[in-house]
Amino acid sequence: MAVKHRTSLKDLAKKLGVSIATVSRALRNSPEIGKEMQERVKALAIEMNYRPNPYARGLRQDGPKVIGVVVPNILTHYYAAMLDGIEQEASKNGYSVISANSHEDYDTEKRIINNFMDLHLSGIIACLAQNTVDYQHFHELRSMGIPLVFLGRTYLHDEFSSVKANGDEAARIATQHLIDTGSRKIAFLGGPNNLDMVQRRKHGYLEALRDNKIPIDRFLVACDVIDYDVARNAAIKLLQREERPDAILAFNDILTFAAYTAIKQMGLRIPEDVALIGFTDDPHTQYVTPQLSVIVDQSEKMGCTACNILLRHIDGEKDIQRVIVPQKLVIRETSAKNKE
Amino acid sequence: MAVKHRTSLKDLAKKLGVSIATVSRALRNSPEIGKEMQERVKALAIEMNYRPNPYARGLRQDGPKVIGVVVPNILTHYYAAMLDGIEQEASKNGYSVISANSHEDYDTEKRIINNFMDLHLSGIIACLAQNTVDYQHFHELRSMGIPLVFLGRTYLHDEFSSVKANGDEAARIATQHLIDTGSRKIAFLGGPNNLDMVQRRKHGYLEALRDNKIPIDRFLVACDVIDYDVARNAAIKLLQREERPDAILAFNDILTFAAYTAIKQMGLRIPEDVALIGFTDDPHTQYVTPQLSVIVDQSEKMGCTACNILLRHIDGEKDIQRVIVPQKLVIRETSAKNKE
DNA sequence: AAAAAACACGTAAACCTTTGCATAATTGAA
DNA sequence: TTCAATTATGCAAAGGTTTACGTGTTTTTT
Repeated sequence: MAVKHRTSLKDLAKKLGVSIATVSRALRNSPEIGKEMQERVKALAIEMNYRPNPYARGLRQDGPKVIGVVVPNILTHYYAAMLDGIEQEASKNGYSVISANSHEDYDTEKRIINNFMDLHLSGIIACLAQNTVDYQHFHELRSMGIPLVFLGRTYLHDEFSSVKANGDEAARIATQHLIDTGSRKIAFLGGPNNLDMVQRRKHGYLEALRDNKIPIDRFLVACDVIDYDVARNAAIKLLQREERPDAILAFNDILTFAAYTAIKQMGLRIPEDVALIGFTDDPHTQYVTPQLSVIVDQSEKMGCTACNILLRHIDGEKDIQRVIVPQKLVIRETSAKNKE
Repeated sequence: MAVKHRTSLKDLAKKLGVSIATVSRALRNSPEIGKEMQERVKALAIEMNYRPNPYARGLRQDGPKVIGVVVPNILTHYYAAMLDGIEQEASKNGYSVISANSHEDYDTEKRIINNFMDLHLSGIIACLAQNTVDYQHFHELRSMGIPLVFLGRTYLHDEFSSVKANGDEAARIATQHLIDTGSRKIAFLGGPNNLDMVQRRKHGYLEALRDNKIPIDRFLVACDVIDYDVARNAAIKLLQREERPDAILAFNDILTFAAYTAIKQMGLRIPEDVALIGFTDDPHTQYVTPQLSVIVDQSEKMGCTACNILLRHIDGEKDIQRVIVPQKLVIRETSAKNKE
């Protein structure tokens, strides 16, 4: 309440005894204004801490440059790094970032997108919540002419640009590596099937098994929700089976550490009893003993790239872009039973 | 460019053959408007996906409710959790959060605050960069009438509200615990001295030593910058000394894992050779073996609290508040040489 | 010295919404 | 039927900036 009056052009004009137009032009370095006048205006503007009212300006022309970002959580390194990448790229181009966390919840995500529309943001980068299966809110976005780029978890590939990882290939390579180093009964600790990423990684995993003529055991594909406790329990259940898996491929940061903890908790050795590879670029994977073998996403770079594409859309680019950012298998200590 | 025309009140009015005022009032449920007209207007508004222009509205009355947050990094759990807390509390009250990362750099921080001023945000929550020693930008904030709350790393206690942890007391207790369980040569792996938090924690550490009549060895106070590599090297150097410390107290997430890695890298046992306690609420501390003993901040709660105070300031509250959120010592496996 | 050009600044409209006041139409009361 | 009260809607100003256009003054050109 009681918003303090902020100094306006009118205030400056009155104090200087000139017109508002003159002040405006002087501040924008218009050549029509005399040099001496420019100096006087600018000096007073600094003295009175004048800042153009973004609302008034937004009315006439482009408003403040702000892009919105929705992520399903912010505590895992993957999203934090993406956000970091986005923010760096944005600020380099004079944009601010307004971020919101859907907490993996569709309704929240929808509310956030609606809020973004109300704010008339310049553009939006979205990483879907795991239970999002309806996309109406994104269509509305388009009808308002607000550009959108999907990041990581993507959808509606024909209508919006996207940046994601080549999940299937990396999963195939990781699984192959597990096989090459002595694992046979490899479990996949996944996430909800409606996520494009889950499907792709699972596909790569299955492909590698088939390539090696390893029969597929559907009980080895477990956990359909991204949640630490759920995943840990799923992993424990897997490891308690008669036919205990001798390796686990885990879908993301959260599931990787859940699996890691579960294995240790059961008193099993890594990788001798159970090998483990996770999809994650969390640096903590290096701090644990044994150090985790991982498939790393270049999440910060993905964020940069998504932001870049978005900025181009904001500038009028209509063509849809689909960028695949490569992942890399980093072999450390949890994957190889045999030294190759 | 080429910003698509968004539907305005005028568009709706023209289509309905009524005045703009009528449309405006109908949408705001003014009792002056006939029921039938209200229905028609609302129906069309939805059909044409009308969203009030926030800039136009912001001119007349309160603009969009947005608060800004600066943090020195976003990749450590501590800040991510704070941000999460802030965002939850803000959105609960109809505010959006615009976040920016100073990357522990004063100039960036200053630029961010300036940008926030340009955006005429409703309020700001700031967590200082480690090398910030000048506070001019915050004073300007006040001269514009934009409320500010310091979070975690605080300053200017007489002019702005703040939320932080009781660093000295927790440090004292942690140090005492190390002493009680058999450590004598306890090192403090700190951060830059200009940070209030560093001073307080160091003070608690020194106090505990004095209480126990343990002579203070100034070489045991090391590392004056918050950076993983720098800290790891500092820790290694400490551990290579003739008089090797038998315990380390680490200032935050980053330094804790740096110390942890350094100790392991030197082939020393934790806690038998070197005990370790860190200030951090990162859940990864539980996933490592041995599990880290830590002093946990309630960072999410701190974020909530800071946001709450800020909202009250935005609503006109003038009184300055200084909130201390308690920390807690969680004893796990890296601290006790002797079982107590 | 007169006409043309350059310069320095002012006027006013436009952007979109909200809202006090005015107006027109309808109803109820006398 | 007439006047007052009620209801439904329109008019226009305000909020801060930007900018096309206009005006008055000075300088340059011939």
